Parts: sequence; C-alpha cells; structure tokens
Amino acid sequence: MTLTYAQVVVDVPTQQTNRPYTYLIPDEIQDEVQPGVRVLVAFGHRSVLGYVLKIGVELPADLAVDQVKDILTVLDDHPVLSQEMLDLSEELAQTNFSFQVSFLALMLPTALKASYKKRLRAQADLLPADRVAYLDGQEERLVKTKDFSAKEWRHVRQLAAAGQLSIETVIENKGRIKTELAYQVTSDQDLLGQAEETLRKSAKSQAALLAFCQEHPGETFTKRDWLAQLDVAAATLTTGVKNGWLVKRQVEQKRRPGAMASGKVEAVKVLNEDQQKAYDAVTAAITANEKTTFLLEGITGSGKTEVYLQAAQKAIDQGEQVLFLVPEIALTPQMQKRVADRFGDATAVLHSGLSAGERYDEWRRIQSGQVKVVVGARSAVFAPLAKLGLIIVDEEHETSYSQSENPHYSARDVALWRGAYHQAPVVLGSATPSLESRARAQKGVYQLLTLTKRAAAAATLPPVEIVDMRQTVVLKGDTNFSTELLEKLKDHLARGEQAVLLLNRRGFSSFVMCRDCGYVPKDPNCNLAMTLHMDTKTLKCHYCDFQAPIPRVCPSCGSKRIRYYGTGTEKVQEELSRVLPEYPVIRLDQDTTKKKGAMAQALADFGAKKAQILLGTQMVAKGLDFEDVTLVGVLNADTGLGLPDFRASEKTFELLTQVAGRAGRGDRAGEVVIQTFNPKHYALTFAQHHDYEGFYRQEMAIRHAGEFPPYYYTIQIQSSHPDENLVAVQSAKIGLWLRKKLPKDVLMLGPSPQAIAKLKGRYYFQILLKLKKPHEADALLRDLVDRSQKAEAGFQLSVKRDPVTFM
DNA sequence: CCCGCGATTCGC
DNA sequence: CGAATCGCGGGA
Repeated sequence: MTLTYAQVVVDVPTQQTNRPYTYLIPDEIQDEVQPGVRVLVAFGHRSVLGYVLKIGVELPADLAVDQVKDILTVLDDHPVLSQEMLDLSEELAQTNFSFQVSFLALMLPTALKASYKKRLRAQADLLPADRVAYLDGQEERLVKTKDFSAKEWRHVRQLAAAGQLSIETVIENKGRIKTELAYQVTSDQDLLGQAEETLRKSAKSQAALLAFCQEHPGETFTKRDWLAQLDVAAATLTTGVKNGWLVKRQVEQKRRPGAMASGKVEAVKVLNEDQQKAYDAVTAAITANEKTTFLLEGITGSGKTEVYLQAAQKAIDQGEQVLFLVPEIALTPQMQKRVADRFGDATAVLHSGLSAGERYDEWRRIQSGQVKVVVGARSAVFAPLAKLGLIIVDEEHETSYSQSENPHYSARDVALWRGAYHQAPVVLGSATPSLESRARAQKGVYQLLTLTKRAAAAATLPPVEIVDMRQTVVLKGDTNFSTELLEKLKDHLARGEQAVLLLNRRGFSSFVMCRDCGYVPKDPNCNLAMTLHMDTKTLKCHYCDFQAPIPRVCPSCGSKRIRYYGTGTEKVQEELSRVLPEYPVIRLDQDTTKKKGAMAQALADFGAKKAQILLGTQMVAKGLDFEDVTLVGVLNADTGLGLPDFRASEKTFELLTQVAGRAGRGDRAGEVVIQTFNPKHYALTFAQHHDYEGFYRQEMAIRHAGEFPPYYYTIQIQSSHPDENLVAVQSAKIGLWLRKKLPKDVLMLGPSPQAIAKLKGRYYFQILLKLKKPHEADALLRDLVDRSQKAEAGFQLSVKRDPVTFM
C-alpha cells in the first residue's frame, strides 16, 4: 500500500512557517481529507489548525518517512475553501509579502477560526492559594494564553510537572453548525437487489423503502425528508439501518434564507442612451464569458447603479452569480438597500453590523449556492461564490478597498484576479476614477464606458461658485461662513429645500495652543498634537488611545491664554446655531455615528426632513441621494492640499466632485459653494466645471514630471523599532543592500523617517520604491522580508504594494 | 553548582 | 505562535 500525503498550511503566522508542510493521511480518514478542509495537526510540540492545500502528493526528497506526522482530525465534512481560494491565497501571499495563512483566515468567517485554549484541572494536593490564583477557586478552568503572564505560565507548568495540575490543549471550532439526523442510502446495489428477493410479501413499508433506495443510491436525505416523501414510520428507517441499506448520519441543518429585503420590489428603470451602450457592452462580455475589465466613468447622478443592477440581472438570468463591492457599507446604506430590494432573498449583504454568528450564517448561505448577489465592502471580495458571472466595484477610486494593515491587499486587484479566474467581466465604476484606472483605460487595458448625462431627465449638474475666503476673513474676521454661502443658505432653506455642508477634515485637526508661548499639548506615545473633543472635554490622540483633559493653564509657561484652534464639526454647528438659529442641524461625523445604526438613523431623519441642514465630514460626500438637497456648501476645500502626499490634489478633486454631486439630483436645480484659501488651484477649478477629463490630463502631466503613479508602481518598505537609533541604522543598511541588488530601472527614495515618525511607542522609517514593472523586485523583497526575521529583536519590517498613504 | 528567567530556536 | 532548550547571572 502506498502512503498518501497532504500539503498543509499551518495556523502559525510567521515568516519561517509560511510554507506548506507535509503530513500523512491516516487510512481511516482518507475520504475526509480533501483540499480546502481544515484539519488538526501536530506541529512542533503542540497541535494547531491547518488548511489542506493538496492531497496525494509525493514525500519531498528532503524528508524521511518517519519525520512526517499524521493528520490528527478533520474538522470539516466539506471543504470550506475552494480551489480558487487556495490558489488566490498563494498568489496574494507572494505578491503582497504576507503569510498565506493570514489570507486563508481572511477568506473564512471568524466563526471558522480556531481559538486555542488550555483546560486546567486541579489534581490532588493542589495548594488552595494556587487554586484561587489559576482556577478561580474552581475544579477546572478554560484559559487563553494571554490570560496569564509568562511568569504565571511558568509556574502553572511547574505545577503540572509536579502533578498538582493537569493542562489539556483545547482547540475550539467555533463554527458550530446545527445538525439534524439524516439517512444515507448505501451505494451497494447488490445488497439492495438481494434484499428485494428475500423480502417477505407482507413487508409493504420495507418494500417501499427498498424501492426508493434503489432509485437513489448513495444519496442522503434528512429524516424529515424521508418521512415526508415515503409515508413510512420512523421504525422502518431503523430497520433499513439494521439491514445495511441505510447509514445514519448528521447533516447540517439548512437555514431558512434570511428575509432582509424590505419586500418592495424596485422597478427596473429605462436606460438612457449612454447607459444602454454601457449595459450592452457589459452584457455582451457576460454572455461571451469574457474577462474584460470595464471602467464605467459616469458623472454623479448619471445612473451607474441602474447599469450595475440590470447587468447583474443578466448574469443571474444566465445562471451565474454577482459580486458587488461598495467602499464602506456603513457609508452606502442606500446602495445596499437598492440591491436587496431588486434581488430580494437571493441577496446576501455582508456589512459591519453583523455579529460573528450572523456573518457565518450569511457565509454559509453564499457557499451553499442559494445566493445570487453578494453586496459588501472590502473583505466581501472573498465571498465563496462558485459561479461568478460579473463583478462590480463601485467607487473604484476609494482608498478603503486597500487594506493597509497586515495582510495588505487591494480588493480591487483581487476582484480583477477573480474575474480572470471565472472568465467574468469586472466593472469598475466611478465619477472620478483613480488615475491608475483611467490611465489603463487610456492604454486599452480596460475598456472605457462613459455616462455623460444625469439620469433624471430634468437633472443637470449644478453650477459651482468658488468663494475666496481670504476676502471673507479680511471683511468678517474669523468665521466658517462667507457672506455668499450664508445668503444662499437662507434662500434655499426659506424655500423649504435642504442643504448639505461639508467640513473637510482631511489633513486637518483642531488642536489647543498657548497664545503666549506657542505650546501645543502632545501625546507622549506618538509625539503628535492631540485633537480636541468638546463632547468629552478631552484631548485625544487619533493614532493611539491616549486621552488627557484639556489644560486650563499652559503647562509650559503658566499662561491662561491657552486656546482652541482649528474647526471641528461641533464648532461649526455652534456657529450655525448663532447665524441661522431657526434651522436645526443634523451632524454626521465619527463622534455622532459611533453607535451602531446611528448613521442610518441620522440619514433617515434627514430624508424625512426633520432637519434642513446636514453638516458632516467626508461621509456626507458619498452616495447620498436626497432629491430636496439643492445646496451644497464646502466650508474649507483646501485643507487636504497641503498634505505631503502626491495624491493630495486627486483626493481633493474627488471629494469636491463627489459632494457637489449631492446637489440637484431631483427636479429642482441645485448649486454648490466652495470656500477656499486657494481659489486658483487646479483641483478646485476643474471640480468647479465638473471636468474630470481636464483634471486627469493636468494631473497626469504632474505625475509624469514627478515620476509618480500611474507612471510608476510603488512599494513601501517600512521599518520600525522602539529605539530610534536602531531603526535608523537598520533601515540605512536595508537601503544600501537594496541599492546594490535592485534592477537598474527601479528608483529608490529614502530611507527617511516617516512624517509621523513615532507611533504607539515605535519609530518608523521608510523606503519607497518606484518600479516600471510591478513585480520586478518581488523575489528580492521576499528575500528581504525573510532576512529581516533574523534582525534585532523587536525590529519589524513591512512591505506594502501600492500604499495609499506616503511620507 | 543549581535554578530561575529572558533569549533563541524550530516546527512536516 | 508557543514549547523546549540555551546560556547567563545570582544565590547558598
């Protein structure tokens, strides 16, 4: 007999274990071990969860038979990861310099992740003091590693060695599936044939059972199904088991599909000429199973969503499934509702409000094939859809598609990979495409589709007025409202219309400063100016959890003239209530939407016209569609322009265009006022004329001159350590090493301290690579990550492709 | 000379 | 990640 081996990725996320390990599949579980199932394996001196990549592999040449351990247990009846996901995890690990197991974990709901615990049990002569310390005074206790310090663990293990305590490792499989009793028909036809001959004539029920069995060899039905279909007593099934015709087993209880749609069925709208063209192009690709990538560039209000929905219908009609990605589901409640209303129970919405259990249930509904459309944010890109026919990435320029914490990945890139895998078209949609995508459309890599008119017949793009705040400040002193904006607000509100006001917080903070000595309270961990929060009367660091009370006197010089600077939404709201006291305001920012459902509630209130003014940060700029909004005011357009980020102009242009698009979506004409200290800046003037293409051309020229994306691909190499000197030295070494080994055409910037050099007690240095070919340094960088493992203790290195934020 | 504890190593 | 093992320093 030949021995069968499996390749297993173990649940130990480190650089040195980031490769498959070979395990022996014991005979008894040959049938259960398949690619994509989770298993328990011995690893080192303990047991860990593992993911089976491949079975039937040869024993690697460098391993002796006795070095290979057994797979201990199989955790799943059916694979929880498809071959597609296994392949994808490998690809992502390679190209994003992270661990394969981290990506595998990302693909599964948290309920399927193992939790490692220890069961401590008291033995004879355990001292009462120890029992209180480690067992809460009980007989036994389940503990996690982090429940005890290293010192405590050492003691616990000593106690165990002395026989006063027992320690048992418990690996919990949290994905508890409700099962029900089922019977499986034997596939042994001969047995059934013989039974038929020997059966007594009077045994009518058994004869019926036998006949049914012969029609369905090998199939499994739940007990309920058997009884419903066969009209026999339960005892007959028991006899069937005794005779060997049936095998008793537990199967997963099928859930009722969740009723999440409102029940209203949204009417299919008639497409205009532009929309029809786009629809035709996309559906042609769906029908032909072509992996074309479309860039759907449509002005705000041009009806991109209707194109998405009708194309999705086409894919569904063809028996395929649709993946619909949105930037952040909390910010696009209207979008998810539209999809759910259109497709009803065939929709799964993966939003951040789901509990782990609910998420797991939705995941299983998707995996079982009942779901036709999945709507969700970034991580939904891994939804286990087996028959993808169309992928939509709405607002493709949004940075939230890119995950900046480990493991790094871009959901947009994953979407493209999956489209290619399934031979399915991908539609990237935006009013303001990222320059990268727009440039690819220019080169013909993506197919460009444009929507140039607003979908509602009467709707046009609103005129935009730019107000120079330098004049306002000269005339009125320190205020957030120019005369122009204030007059328009009064006009529109008096007519019973609504207004949206945007306070651009990007690159902007409200802070406290002493007017005598210039002292600014800083957070001791990160050494950053802390942000003022009036609601809690505290100063907070936005990067760590540090909080401090607002000082009344300057700690540096003792002056009482320590004052607030900058503007928060609260301060604006306060000013609004002074200048327009008769109009209530709904505020939308991180503070007011922290609670679950608060955002949806605020939007519902605004929709119900409980207030005529909506004041908020970036979150008012996206996706809102209220037809009575006829005025949009941007209080400070240019705070983001000064950021040391080559995308500052692009982000500002995007924001202004998006928020301007909130005005005049219904029958009444809208208008927009942008207040700024940089009235001539091209990001503003192109936004004023709703001229994406003009902005694109100008910005591309600047990127070309500065050797930035999309002319180059970028990779950020970030080093960090609690000791500033050490990280400076290490990153300098890395810089030298890279310069020697990198291909000649790769440009290297740095190493240099990051703009925020110290964060949470660590110092950061970075090196930026600019590459002509995205993968030309991959092997070298993987080598670098490998080597950094052996560097100084506490030294961390992270390599990030296409980072969103720069120095 | 032994033990307690942080550092280091290695896993199929 | 976590267990076993290494090696340094302190204590009787």
